[in-house]
Amino acid sequence: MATSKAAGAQPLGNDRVARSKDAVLGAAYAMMSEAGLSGFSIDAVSRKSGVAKMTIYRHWPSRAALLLDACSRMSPRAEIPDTGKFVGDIRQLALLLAKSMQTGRWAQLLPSIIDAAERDRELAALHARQHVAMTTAFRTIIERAKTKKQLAAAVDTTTLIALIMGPLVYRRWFSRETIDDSFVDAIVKNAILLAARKRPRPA
Amino acid sequence: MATSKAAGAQPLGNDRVARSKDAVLGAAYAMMSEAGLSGFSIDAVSRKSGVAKMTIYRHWPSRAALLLDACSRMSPRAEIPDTGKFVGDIRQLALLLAKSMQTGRWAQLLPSIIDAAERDRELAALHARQHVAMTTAFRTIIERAKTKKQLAAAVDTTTLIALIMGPLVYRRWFSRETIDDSFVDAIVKNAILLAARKRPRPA
DNA sequence: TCTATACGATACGGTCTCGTAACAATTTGA
DNA sequence: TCAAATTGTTACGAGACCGTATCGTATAGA
Repeated sequence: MATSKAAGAQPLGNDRVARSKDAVLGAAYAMMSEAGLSGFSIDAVSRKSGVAKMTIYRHWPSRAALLLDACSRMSPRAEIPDTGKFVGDIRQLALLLAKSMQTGRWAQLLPSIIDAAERDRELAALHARQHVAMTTAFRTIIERAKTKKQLAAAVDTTTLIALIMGPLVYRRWFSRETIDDSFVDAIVKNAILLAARKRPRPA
Repeated sequence: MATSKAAGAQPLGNDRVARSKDAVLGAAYAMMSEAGLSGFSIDAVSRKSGVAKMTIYRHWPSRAALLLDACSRMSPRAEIPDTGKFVGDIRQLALLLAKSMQTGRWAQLLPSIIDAAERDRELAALHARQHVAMTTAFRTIIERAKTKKQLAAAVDTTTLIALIMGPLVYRRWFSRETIDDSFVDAIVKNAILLAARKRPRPA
């Protein structure tokens, strides 16, 4: 007669485990965005979270495992606007993304991930997934506009995304200039021009 | 009659010093682009270069000093094309940059610098200098076209640079897609739209 | 209440790193 | 050839980190 707790194969003490895990993941994510991936260590996470190091190693087999797990908390996915007009949607999404880039914690962490992805396969895969999550809103808007015939089906989706994401990314992490609304307007208008033109006076 | 080497107030044994320094800087730069800034250590540079650790500390006061010095070797500055036409210049420069991004070693090192610049003031300053060197070719071409009246003086230079550099940067380090010539053509044409339009049929 | 489970505290061995030190060997310029 | 400068070798102390181990304690469920 198993006195089991009905459904769920959880061994026992599930709440405690969940609390510990949350504390660890929270501290780990905070550490990473502050000190970068290289400044991330189990010892420091243990100190900051108040969770004993042994407990951490009871839930994650290694530093790399916790690192990947905590990185997955980084969620730069935006809500998908729906203004009815294609240009309005793109513009609003770009504005949201621009603001998030300049205020969100993930924006401080992302360079570390990109750097590590240059040499680490697992982090490269993680970054690829995050990139998909990051651009899926754009992809949705663009595909929707194509079905609504607001946008020519021949327009290449990834190119259009690059035309909008690119300048934002560039300003945030490369030129380090502030991104104001007029800049966002400029790049959106421009990208739409490319998408909408038949042949804009070949002078 | 001093058989001295005329000019130069170098104390002595200058060649030896130069050789040691070169070996160290070379090994340091190689290490950084392979392992990233966090994988860079004096001990490893000493082993790889064959130069004793003590000698390294005789020429650089600390790890950070050598790191900065070696980083300064990163030279992503391109030659300035001069085809006579503005669009041709921009296109050629963008193609050069795109190729360099996908083959050069500096392209593997840059994410590390950007990541560190997010938290370190000195590296942020270094990155700013490198960014200037990286974009100065664009700036030159654009200003030249303005004086030649090939380009309206009202066009914002930094915005135009962002429109071209942005998508390249985005594809190299964020989406990690390969950059082919047609993509470069697309973004150049798109950026030129901004520069050339009076009012392109407001449909 | 009682027992299995999870947790905390502490410590350990091993590795790596920084920066310093002392001493011997080598190269350089005269 | 000879003295000064530079470099190589080896070692050290301090600190950080990883991953493991031990032991005592607190919690959850029956």
